[in-house]
Amino acid sequence: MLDSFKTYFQSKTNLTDEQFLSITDTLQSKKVEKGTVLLHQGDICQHSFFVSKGLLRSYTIDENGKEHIIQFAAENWIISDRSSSYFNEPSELFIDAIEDTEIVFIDKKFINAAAEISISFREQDNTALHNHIRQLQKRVNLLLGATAEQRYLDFITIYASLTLRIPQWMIASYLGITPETLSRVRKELAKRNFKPY
Amino acid sequence: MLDSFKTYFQSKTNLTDEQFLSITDTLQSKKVEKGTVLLHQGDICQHSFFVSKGLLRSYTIDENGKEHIIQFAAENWIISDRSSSYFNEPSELFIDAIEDTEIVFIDKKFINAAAEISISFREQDNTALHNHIRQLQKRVNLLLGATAEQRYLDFITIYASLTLRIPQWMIASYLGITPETLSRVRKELAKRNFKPY
DNA sequence: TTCATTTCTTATCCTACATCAATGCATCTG
DNA sequence: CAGATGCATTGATGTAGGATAAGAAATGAA
Repeated sequence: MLDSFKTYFQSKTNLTDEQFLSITDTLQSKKVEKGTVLLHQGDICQHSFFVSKGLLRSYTIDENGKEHIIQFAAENWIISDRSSSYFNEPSELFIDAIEDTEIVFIDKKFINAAAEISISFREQDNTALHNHIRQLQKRVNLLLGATAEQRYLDFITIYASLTLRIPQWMIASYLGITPETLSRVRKELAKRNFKPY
Repeated sequence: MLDSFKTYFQSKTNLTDEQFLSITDTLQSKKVEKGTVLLHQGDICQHSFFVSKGLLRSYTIDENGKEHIIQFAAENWIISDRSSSYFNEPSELFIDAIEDTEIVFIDKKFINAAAEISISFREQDNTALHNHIRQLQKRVNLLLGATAEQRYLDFITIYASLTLRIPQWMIASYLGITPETLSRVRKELAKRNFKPY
């Protein structure tokens, strides 16, 4: 599973094998069971998690005990709480495993070392930040204006490959609606003969 | 008004006067009237706008012709569409002036030049990106879970100094509610003897 | 000033979505 | 395999906030 991270990483940053090897000493990989919590609200986020196999999610829990899913991360995605990590402050987020998953733990030492030896890593990281902003802004925009149905349709086109793996109540949580409403939306779409797959 | 940008910029990046001077050739400042549109949806965003005096906003217009305000920027703030600018793609956003305002137009040449000569600029820019992400994520979270009233209360504490300058219907648009609802929320708060100022 | 335009409020009715509750299925687990 | 647990669906009912309309108040222009 470290291999798949290496492949991923080199595809993004053009580091040589030697360069990559020279900074991997703090990288750890681990298999975790479905349900394992990797980051708790209140903790300071010390790692980014690269998913080599499986599925993770990040979410908040509000004063009423309700979960709000912020993000999903399947194979070849990295998930973390960048704010907490960068500003060294307690995280708002939980991160846990939706499926049994194989993870590479990326710590700050690795990030810093990579940034030091590679321009392309820095560029890549910058691009990732911009992508993240773009994605969040689009989501804000949808939450401001779109109906439950529109948001769901947007979700299944963007995350087509994940829609079957993620339980519906989590999709509902991501969309900001209840599972019951999502069920009704889907029923309505089916009635209108909509075929997602 | 270039001066106020210089002050702002040096407070964030520790460039010397000479360094700053050496890259200012493409900077332009301009006064624009209330209502002036600085960026149109569909355009590629070529500048960031530094506000030395006045107030700008960015917003989208959806299929039904409804505005959704994404951001406000008053004195000593920079506003732009980073995604459009960075990825060189058509912007989703409009940016226009809520008040008569004095603006410094910052183009990519300036940014690139600054990044080239100053580590602290790069760091500062990176911090700004992380702040942006943190702010957007918080907003997503509020939109997913909080009531109109909670969102309004959050707004007036965070943007206390702006609440009196921004028309209520724009605040409503930022919060994702109608002006009528905001009016009712305010009435309710007043009844419960809530004192914002 | 005065007239016009924009913004804010209020009132009535309406709808999208939430809440609550019950049932049917899967799937785990001992 | 029987029971427990979790998830999706469905139905009945409630509600926050939207739509519409109209008047009041503020702002602005002439």
